Amino acid sequence: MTKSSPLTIKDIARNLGVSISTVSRALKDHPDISKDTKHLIQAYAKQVHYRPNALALSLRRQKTYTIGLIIPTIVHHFFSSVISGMEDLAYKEGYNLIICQSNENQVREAINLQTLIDNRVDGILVSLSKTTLTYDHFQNTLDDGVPIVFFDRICETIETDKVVTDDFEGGRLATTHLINRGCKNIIHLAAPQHLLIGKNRRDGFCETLKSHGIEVREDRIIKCDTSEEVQTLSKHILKLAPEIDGIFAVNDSTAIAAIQILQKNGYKIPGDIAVVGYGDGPNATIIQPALTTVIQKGYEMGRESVRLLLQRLNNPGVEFLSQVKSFKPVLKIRDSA
Amino acid sequence: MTKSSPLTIKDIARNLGVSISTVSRALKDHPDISKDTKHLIQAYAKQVHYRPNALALSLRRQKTYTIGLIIPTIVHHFFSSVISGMEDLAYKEGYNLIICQSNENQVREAINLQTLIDNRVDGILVSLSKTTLTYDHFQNTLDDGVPIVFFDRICETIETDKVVTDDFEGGRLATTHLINRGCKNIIHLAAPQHLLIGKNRRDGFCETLKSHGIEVREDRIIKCDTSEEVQTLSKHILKLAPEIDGIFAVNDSTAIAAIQILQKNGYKIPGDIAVVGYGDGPNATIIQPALTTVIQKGYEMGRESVRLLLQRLNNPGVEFLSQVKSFKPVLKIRDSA
DNA sequence: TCGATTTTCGCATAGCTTTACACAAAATGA
DNA sequence: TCATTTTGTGTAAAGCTATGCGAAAATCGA
Repeated sequence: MTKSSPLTIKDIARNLGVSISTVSRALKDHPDISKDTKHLIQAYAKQVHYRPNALALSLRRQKTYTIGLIIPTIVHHFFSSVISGMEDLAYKEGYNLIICQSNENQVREAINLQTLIDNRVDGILVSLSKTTLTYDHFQNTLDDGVPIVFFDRICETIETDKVVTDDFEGGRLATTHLINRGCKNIIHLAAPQHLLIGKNRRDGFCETLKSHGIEVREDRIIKCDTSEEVQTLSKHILKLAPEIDGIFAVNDSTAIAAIQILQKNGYKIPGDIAVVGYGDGPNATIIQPALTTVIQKGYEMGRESVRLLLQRLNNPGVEFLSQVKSFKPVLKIRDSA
Repeated sequence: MTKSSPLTIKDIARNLGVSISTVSRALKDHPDISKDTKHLIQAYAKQVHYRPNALALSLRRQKTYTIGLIIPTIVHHFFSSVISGMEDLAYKEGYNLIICQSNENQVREAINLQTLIDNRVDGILVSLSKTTLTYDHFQNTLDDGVPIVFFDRICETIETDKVVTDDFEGGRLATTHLINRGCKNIIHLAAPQHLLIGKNRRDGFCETLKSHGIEVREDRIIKCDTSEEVQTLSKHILKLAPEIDGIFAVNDSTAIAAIQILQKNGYKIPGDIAVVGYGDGPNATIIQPALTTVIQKGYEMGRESVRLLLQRLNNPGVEFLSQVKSFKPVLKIRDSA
């Protein structure tokens, strides 16, 4: 019921009959303060559970020990894992994380960015929303001296640190596996092509087909990267189904949705059609047959993103070259292909 | 390359040759300022992209427009959904959300709480970690006048707003369904009993057995609430398997893990053993047979939690009675039971 | 022309902390 | 005993914004 606003060094100073600065110094063990006063003040502060006001500290120090995160969505296992990796390292290094969801919406993303800047975060981690087509706002904040690290869905044209999976290689691994299995008519369920991850996975797919002497047919590359979209496009997919023997899906959930639709319509997986996903979330081992998929190390990517950011934050003034950390994907072979 | 620290009203004042307070008032359309000066200042501020410093604002106003969230983990679909619900409403009402994961660790939870308080969040949303056994820190912050809303994993002994699923009813629904299906030997894979959700679901289970004249056997209630724990306890579960015909699992992932272990050992689901889960995440429709489960409305619960909190934040000084908002669970019948 | 009113704006303070600088008292040295 | 150093503490400004109050300027009326 006290409902008292939290007490400040000012209160302590008044109650103890010393000056504010003496309290401040005593609490941080400054050598100027005599042992007696120090003990007195520290003991009292402890007794009344004094805690410094982080807002005032940040304002004073011009540093918040806070990192901003802009992420398309939280409800995906990959992104959740990324966040966990980020939070663990940030926490260990004394930083807090402010998480903003863009919900795949460019406008919201821009607002999130502004909010983070208004709150003077020390640095920003970004994975682009699907609808983001311009990048000026990011370039501007970078120019203003706020470090940004892009991860997973990165921006090619901006010069800064980036953390990615080698998605071209991932596409290659998946496609090679399908071809080695004997697939000759493979479709690719692709992400939007302005997303670099979409483009790279697709390029890995196409190049691998070519290098195996298989014709790349545009009608076998379908923009379809959510399970909802699989529902919408189910007729189209089923129309193609009779003439194909393999699917490379840009993520696990589309792969799984495709498997379910195909199975419901009498196709055997992998007998009739082999399916490879991307991501290796927990769903991959729940679907029957267990999903062959490309492993994407979300947790590690999150940690690495924070590591790169902290490297800059902890060495202010030092000029770093932009780094691109690329995680090598690994194909996890299960039963679906 | 400017790397200039963001500019302040002070800078504007200097550049325009007016006082700081004039700038401040002009920017917020205060009637004291003449039209001319107002236009001049507003135009200039716009031109140089002036944005007020949120830290200074918060310090001045003694209000941050920020809500703290302490959540056990983010990587679970239910919790991710809760967060989305919270964020959408908070965002709409002009509040920001700071998300902290306790990782099911009481110590971390307490630290998170302290961090949020240090940063002077206006209110706090909490779902308890599994290892939390004492609640003093929450009571203290409540006494200090910081509103708290508990959701899902609530604390019974603290008088404040709470948002829950009626878990007793959920347990009853699941168990009734199994009994109606003809199950007579049902085991319950339970959450820790100091968690109210664990206790309530179990009580719903036990009461329903009793009311149907079925003996409640302690050896058929197993503390097991993660898929990892199912692995660990698989021998034990398989030993019980021959004599049971139903399982009520405290959440979907344990239900699914149990199904997979049983199927691998030759049991037919639901033929030999019927299984009911809890939560209705996306996994529920991926497993074969599709999981019968209790629907838990994460998104709505998140929204409601924020709504209750905002009700207090937006009416400072007004005394509210503590509310407990209980969502009625619904049984989603699919194929596993 | 002068006093009264109104308009327009600045000073100072508050919100909380840190820290350079100044100052006083005590201790040391000659 | 006086000058000098050491020791301990306080004052004030800075970091950024908002605002009560007071002051200057402009307007108006007589």
